[in-house]
Amino acid sequence: MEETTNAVNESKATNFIHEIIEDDINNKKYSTRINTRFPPEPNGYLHIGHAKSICLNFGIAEKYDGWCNLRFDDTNPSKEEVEYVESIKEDVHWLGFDWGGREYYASDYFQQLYDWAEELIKQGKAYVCELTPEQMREYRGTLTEPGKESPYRNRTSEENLDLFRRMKAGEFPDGSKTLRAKIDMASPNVNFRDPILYRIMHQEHHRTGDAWCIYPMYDWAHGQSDSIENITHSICTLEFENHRPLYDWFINQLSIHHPQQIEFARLNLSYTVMSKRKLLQLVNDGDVAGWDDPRMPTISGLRRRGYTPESIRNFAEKIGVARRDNVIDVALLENCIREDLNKRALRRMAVLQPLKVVIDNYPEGQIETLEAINNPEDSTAGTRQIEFSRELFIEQDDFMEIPPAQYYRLSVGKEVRLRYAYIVKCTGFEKDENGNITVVHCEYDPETKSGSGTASKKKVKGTIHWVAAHNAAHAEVRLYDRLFNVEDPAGVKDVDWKATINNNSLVVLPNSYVEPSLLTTQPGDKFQFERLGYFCTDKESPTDKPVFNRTVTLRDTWAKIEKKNN
RNA sequence: UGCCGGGUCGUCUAACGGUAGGACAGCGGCCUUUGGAGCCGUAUGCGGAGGUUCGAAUCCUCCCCCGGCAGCCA
Repeated sequence: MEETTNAVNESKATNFIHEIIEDDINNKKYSTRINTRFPPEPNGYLHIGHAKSICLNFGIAEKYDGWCNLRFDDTNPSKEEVEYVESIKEDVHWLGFDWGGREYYASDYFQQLYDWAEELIKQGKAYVCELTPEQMREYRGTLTEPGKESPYRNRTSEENLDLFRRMKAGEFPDGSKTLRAKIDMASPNVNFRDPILYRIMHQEHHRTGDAWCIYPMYDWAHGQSDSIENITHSICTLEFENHRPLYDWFINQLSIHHPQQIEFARLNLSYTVMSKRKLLQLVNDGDVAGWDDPRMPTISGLRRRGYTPESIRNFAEKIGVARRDNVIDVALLENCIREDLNKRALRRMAVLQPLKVVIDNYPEGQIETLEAINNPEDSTAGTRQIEFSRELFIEQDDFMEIPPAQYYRLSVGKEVRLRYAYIVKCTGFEKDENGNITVVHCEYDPETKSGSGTASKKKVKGTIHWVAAHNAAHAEVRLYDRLFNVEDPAGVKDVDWKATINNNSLVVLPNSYVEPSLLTTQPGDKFQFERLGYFCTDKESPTDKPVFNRTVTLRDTWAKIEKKNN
């Protein structure tokens, strides 16, 4: 590896890990560049918690002119699949990071790890054990009592070497033997109570095929993999803190490069679950439509929901990195995507739950073309033409037969502005036999056309959105809400976490209307539907009738007023 | 009750012995042809008790509370 000079960038450290690294750089602790790595196990899809780690590790490489490797910790073939490898690579790239071809696998190091295991055996520091799993548990002791030594602990190196080689050769059935480090069965750190290094698994591996029937345990593989890759700072979550002394012990026995492990607190998000086991269960049980269901906290789910990589990276920046347990309010995530989309998303009008409006004094058959602003936050986004006519659709919510105070929308006798068009006054409405309002009648004031200059003569408190009936496009809109009803589904006592699932987390509106310009939308396109929220075109949206996913609502002051009044 | 780690506004996060600050959430207001956006203002916090010091969130002692660890998972 070539010599490089690490330099502390102008930007100051923003968390305790940056501080450690800057100290190391200033003290010239390493002659090489700063090397980090993101080490997922390919046994599921990445989630927002991984995004925190990805941003941290790749962010450090960017900040300090270092490298961040992508390494798959694929030491357990019974749980790992190529599908997951592919999804992980896609998600890391989508977030905007690149591992520069340094795509590594723990399985690349199987031979080296095996050789090191033989070395440990020769040193008399590892032995082949034949305890059953049940016996193993008994012998391990408890958190407060020491364990006891395995009867197989004092075999000779020659015998251990022979047995271990025969394990590798496939002479023994699954689970019949293990290779264990010989350390200290009385250690207060249970990780030192002769940890298992290898187990027998006659299981095909997604990369090595049937080349191996013994597989290294994570603890035996992880630290040495970091060492092989010359990782300077091995950043992981808090639960591995107790393992660090063990990794150090292995590294010392083998006299190899010693990466510095630094632990941080994993991300928890309110109103969701984050463990891969639980996410897999939601997928397998059909509670969601898949790993990329827009309600999932997975990166692919957020992507399908309409989140941008920038918003997620900004989120990772805002939540910070520390060692105390934390639960981030999902409102912060939502704020990040609103902030991003407010600046970038084109505005369009969509009526989710249509109610017909007839403007009785507007000439039948007449069509006017109006100019609408694409994004008031971005003058370069320009304008578009929209058509106005006698019959239109408005939102059912924007008319009330008996309006409460502070309701600025339509009711009989009241006036509102139709966005980009005229001020209209409600003159009446029709109901069907079930009492449902079917049509609202209005009269418009021709003097109030938007942008006409005369518009300013009259002021109304409310402006509502609409879609002209003559050229409205049909659309399906999917309204997503939080997947769980409680802040910490996994933490509620005496209640199965699945019982806290929000049954209204998805509401499908199959009969919405949108501006005809939206007919040409492509999957992933993002819009603000005025007054409603941000939406994106679903990845499986058909071309004749688009499907839009609601990413997040707009901040809704009216909803707040309503809530307060109730 | 063994070992390791952690406690700063409601939620996150700063402070590195020298005025406890920022963000989100909340509340109040301004503005507005999106009840959006934006702008202004505002309340709320160092787990507790001692000690060291001119001065402590920061250093020391004791206590309290919370998290992790007993897979042939990672």
